[in-house]
Amino acid sequence: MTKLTSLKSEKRLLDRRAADQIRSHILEGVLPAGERLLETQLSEELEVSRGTVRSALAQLANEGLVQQVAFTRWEVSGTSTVDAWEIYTLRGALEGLGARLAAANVSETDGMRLRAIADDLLHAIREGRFQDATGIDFDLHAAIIELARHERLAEQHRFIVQQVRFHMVQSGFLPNDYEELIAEHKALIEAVIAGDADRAEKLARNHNDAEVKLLAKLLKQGGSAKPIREKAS
Amino acid sequence: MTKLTSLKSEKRLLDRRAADQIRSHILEGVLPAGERLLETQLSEELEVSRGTVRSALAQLANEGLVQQVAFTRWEVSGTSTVDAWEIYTLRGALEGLGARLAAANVSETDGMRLRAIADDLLHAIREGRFQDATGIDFDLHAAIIELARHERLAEQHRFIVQQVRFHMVQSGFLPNDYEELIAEHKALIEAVIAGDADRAEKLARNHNDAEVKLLAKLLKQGGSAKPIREKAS
DNA sequence: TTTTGCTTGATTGTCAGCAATCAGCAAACA
DNA sequence: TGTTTGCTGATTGCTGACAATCAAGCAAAA
Repeated sequence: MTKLTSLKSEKRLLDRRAADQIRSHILEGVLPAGERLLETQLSEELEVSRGTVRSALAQLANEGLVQQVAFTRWEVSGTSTVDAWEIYTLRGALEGLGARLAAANVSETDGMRLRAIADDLLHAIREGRFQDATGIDFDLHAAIIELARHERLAEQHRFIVQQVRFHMVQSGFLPNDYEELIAEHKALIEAVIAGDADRAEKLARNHNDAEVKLLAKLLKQGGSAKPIREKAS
Repeated sequence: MTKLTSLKSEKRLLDRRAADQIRSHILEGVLPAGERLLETQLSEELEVSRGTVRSALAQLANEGLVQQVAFTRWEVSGTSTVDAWEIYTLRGALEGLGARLAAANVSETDGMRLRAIADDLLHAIREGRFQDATGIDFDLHAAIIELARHERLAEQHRFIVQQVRFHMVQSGFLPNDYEELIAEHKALIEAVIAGDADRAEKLARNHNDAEVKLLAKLLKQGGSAKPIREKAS
């Protein structure tokens, strides 16, 4: 008899699965910013009741992907330049902490794992598979965070990375210097492996600085805080 | 005519208000860790339907105050030493970022406001009103975060501070050296007012270090990860 | 022409009831 | 006597229907 696996993962609550579906539609850009979401329509498409859809939307609102105008409407959130600046600065702080803790915990096998992922990333870029590269990039950062053995940090990180993806989809934001990206990753994981907490933290934080500075500059000159859609106050 | 204020704040949705009530009961220690929460009982006490209670509990679960065992029960979460370590390390990272940004934004009047709050704190401690002092302490940190003009950071900070309160209620955790507390605050706000971002960040992060070190030590020797209540995996 | 008040259709907020699931206990069995 | 199996009461998950609210359009008044 083959080993049995828990059914619990299958038996995810209906509202969670509804949220999963809507979330992936949003993150794939099928539902653009500002798109109105009707509870009845979603409930018909997903073949669940409105209450269940409602619960799903509430979750997505917590994740910042959707916003609610009470008694009136749900809509897909828009990410402005200000939002992007917030997302990247927060990411820097979280990954800084993560890298610091990871450097304190790292083992031999962990180090090999990190190098392997970095290698994957290198190949993806060299072969021009930039879509894959983006995913592997996120994986690498997630792997470092995992080493921190910090559940809350990991959760916040998943959350903020999701917002990064969200922003990238909406704005078409992409890295513009892949060689530098590779070099930065290399330096970061070597610092982690070497157990140099201070350096690892610093590198992790600097890793977002290019984007942050660009965004800060845009904010100063442009001033158009919410180009995509006005946020309800 | 006096300035009119939006009625929207009054017209909070029922589930939010239900969450508010349950939340304050938890944060005041009326509902201790591990306490079972029955949907029907809560719905009777709050005089709302079970669905509304359910929505409220889902919110509190997102905030980490409550946890759900699917198909079985809701219960008040317990905070272990590991949890406390996570909370304080995260707080350090967030307040570090906040202090750094605040130092870059601070104005004359902001500085006066900070000094006024610090003064309140000093008086509360000198007069032995330690309950008040704790509240003012939180206010001071929140005021610094507010200067960062960073909506997401502010939200995460509210969230983590709430967890700090939660842990303090459950464990009876209290500052043990109020003089040092005052000195640290003084140094921090002066660094912010001086616009010294590096120093402000460093001081904000060090501010939690005493607790973090104590907790790390407890973890190493004790090893009892979850003294209050086992977390569902 | 602009403002005000009303009506209406659509949408969200809330409720009460049915279905699915679980923990605990008692009977049956070895 | 210890273990398994089936039942039962209790509790959560989900649904459909009703109530509250809103925006939009139109007509009457200013």
